[in-house]
Amino acid sequence: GNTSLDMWISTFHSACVRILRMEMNHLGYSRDFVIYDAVDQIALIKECLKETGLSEEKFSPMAISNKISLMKNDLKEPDLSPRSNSQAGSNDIVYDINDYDDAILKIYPVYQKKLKTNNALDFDDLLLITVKLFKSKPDVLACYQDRFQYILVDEYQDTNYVQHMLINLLAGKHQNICVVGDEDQSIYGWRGANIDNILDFEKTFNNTRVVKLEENYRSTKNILEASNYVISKNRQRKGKILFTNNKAGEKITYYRAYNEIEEGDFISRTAMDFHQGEKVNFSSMAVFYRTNAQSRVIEESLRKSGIPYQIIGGLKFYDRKEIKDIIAYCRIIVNPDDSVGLNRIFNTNNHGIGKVTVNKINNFASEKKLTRYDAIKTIANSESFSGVVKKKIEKFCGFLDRQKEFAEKNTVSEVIKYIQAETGYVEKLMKENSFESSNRIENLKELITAAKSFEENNNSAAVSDFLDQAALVSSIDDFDDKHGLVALMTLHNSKGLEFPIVFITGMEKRIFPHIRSMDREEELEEERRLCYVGMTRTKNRLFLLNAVTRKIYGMEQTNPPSEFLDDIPEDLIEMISPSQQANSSLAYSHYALKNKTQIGNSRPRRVSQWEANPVRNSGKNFIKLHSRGTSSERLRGKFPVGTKVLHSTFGKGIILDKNGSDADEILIIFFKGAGKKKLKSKYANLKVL
DNA sequence: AGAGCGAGCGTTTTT
DNA sequence: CGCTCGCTCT
Repeated sequence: GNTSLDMWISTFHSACVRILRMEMNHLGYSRDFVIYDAVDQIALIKECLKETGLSEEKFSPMAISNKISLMKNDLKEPDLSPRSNSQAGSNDIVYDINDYDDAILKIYPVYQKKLKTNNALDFDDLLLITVKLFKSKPDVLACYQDRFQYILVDEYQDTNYVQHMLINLLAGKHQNICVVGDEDQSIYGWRGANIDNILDFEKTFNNTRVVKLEENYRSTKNILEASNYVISKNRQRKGKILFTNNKAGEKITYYRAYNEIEEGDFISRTAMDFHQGEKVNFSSMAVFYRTNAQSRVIEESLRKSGIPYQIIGGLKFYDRKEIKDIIAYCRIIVNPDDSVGLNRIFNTNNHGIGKVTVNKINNFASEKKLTRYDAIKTIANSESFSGVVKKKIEKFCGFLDRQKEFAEKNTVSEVIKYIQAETGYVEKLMKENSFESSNRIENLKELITAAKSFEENNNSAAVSDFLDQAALVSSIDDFDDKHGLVALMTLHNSKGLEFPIVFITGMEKRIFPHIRSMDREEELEEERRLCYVGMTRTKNRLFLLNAVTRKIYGMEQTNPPSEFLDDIPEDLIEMISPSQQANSSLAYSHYALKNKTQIGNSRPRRVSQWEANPVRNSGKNFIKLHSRGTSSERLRGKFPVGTKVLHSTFGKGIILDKNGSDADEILIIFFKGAGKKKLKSKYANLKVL
């Protein structure tokens, strides 16, 4: 037969979903489970906190979620046994309400129980439960061991304990296993990846053979040598030195900008030079940054210069509000017990079911120990509820039933179309008639397109299959190197890719290495590996950038250059700085600032909330309003479609009609109620929507 | 039920 | 800085 078609090529997570969809019934679970993403997990943990009486203020749901995740990655299941330090003579577990570990012990079992009630698995469960399945059902395991007689794992240095276990189990019988990895590229320690998996591989399996791949075919000698110097500072490594037969190439360029805006402008300028001068395609260039928050300024600069770009990662398509709202309906079709999804539907407020009613439903559900779905079903058929509420819920139930019925006879894309029409979601957005809402409508159309192409490419039209891929889609899956776009991404996302020209931004202490990794040696080493990964993505030209000052969360920071720069020998790197270009001043030289110790923050003067600043800009008369809490959310729906968005240096700018105003054009950043009044009195004939 | 407003905080990185 | 949550007023 044709063996290549039977091969599975996928991430750990997708493979596990595929297995669980087939075998889940062996574990007393339903096969119709839904997958909870990070947002759903947080929502569920908030419920758990409420239920266990722990306060959200003391225990951040995010931190709880991370800790539970790490435990699951270590195959640690919720422990219900009393703690050893509990009071003698008492059977109650004594919890210290200030202690995170105690909080986890309390919440983890509740969380896990809720997942089960909701018939939902979180990302970590996908792996954990597959391992549990294999451990408890030897016959099922045997079946898969024979199914996969040869196993290859890439990026093995990034596997965690569960994944390691999974591989051990699967390869246990035939022992045909090949793993590829590089301990110097281990960058996922924070999510439980364990370098020992690869370092101990020879001990784990018998008759292993190690093949060292030490020749690099990608980078120039200079770049490779500089990278070797950086990584050689790490103590936790076996130590290897890559070589290349490529030419020496250009030196690495180090540019120290005045601030983050100027840093972005240097990228635009240089990218444009390459494009126009050497006819380099934009898709040959990539910009890496440590944190997603850094991308905005770079985007703005590229947009200003008319350079096309794409962001890899960041806010994913399926994480957008409008998409998640529609997906929630799909989830309920597949699995009505998904209370997080149901709550989401209630919160979109399309059914006249608001907070009060939701509370009633939730109380009723927990009282009678029913799932949310069963609760509303019961209420719809019960006499003990008042007319209005009951009618609303009846209507809502009928609505869900109709969808379910429709889904039985139609494809996913049809189902999604149906949901969009039936909920009136799109119509509601059309009524808003704003820039934001038309954007959302576009996204909803795109969702239908995505579903259609899923049907074509995957030979499946099942709603649940579409949901799986939506939950597990990787951020680099949409990477496209064909359309001449500069690629922007975090350093983490850059792994496994390569580009002729690379810009690494924010090479400053507290940014990269990140402030939260600076005082722990182990974490600092991971940052250095991240730097190594970024540098070695480069084929020909590497640009390392940083800024003397940078605005983070509205606060001006002054950071010294990253220590990783110090690790690069001077003859491999060439520094230029704006001042040097302009007048050869060394004021901003890396070497002059290297030992500067002052790295304090300075809070910017808070501009009065109502202060209107008329400014001159390109000869036109603008009015700029500064405000706290700027939010596109609040602008949404206030401005008619067609209103031109002039520029976005400050977020979303909207130009209003010129009529009735002294100003040629008006740029409104944001205003609040009182500010609006003041503004109106100050500029009497200003047209404010 | 729903809009409006103020308070508060951050994701460091992702399947 | 910009986003989100929750409280309050209509």
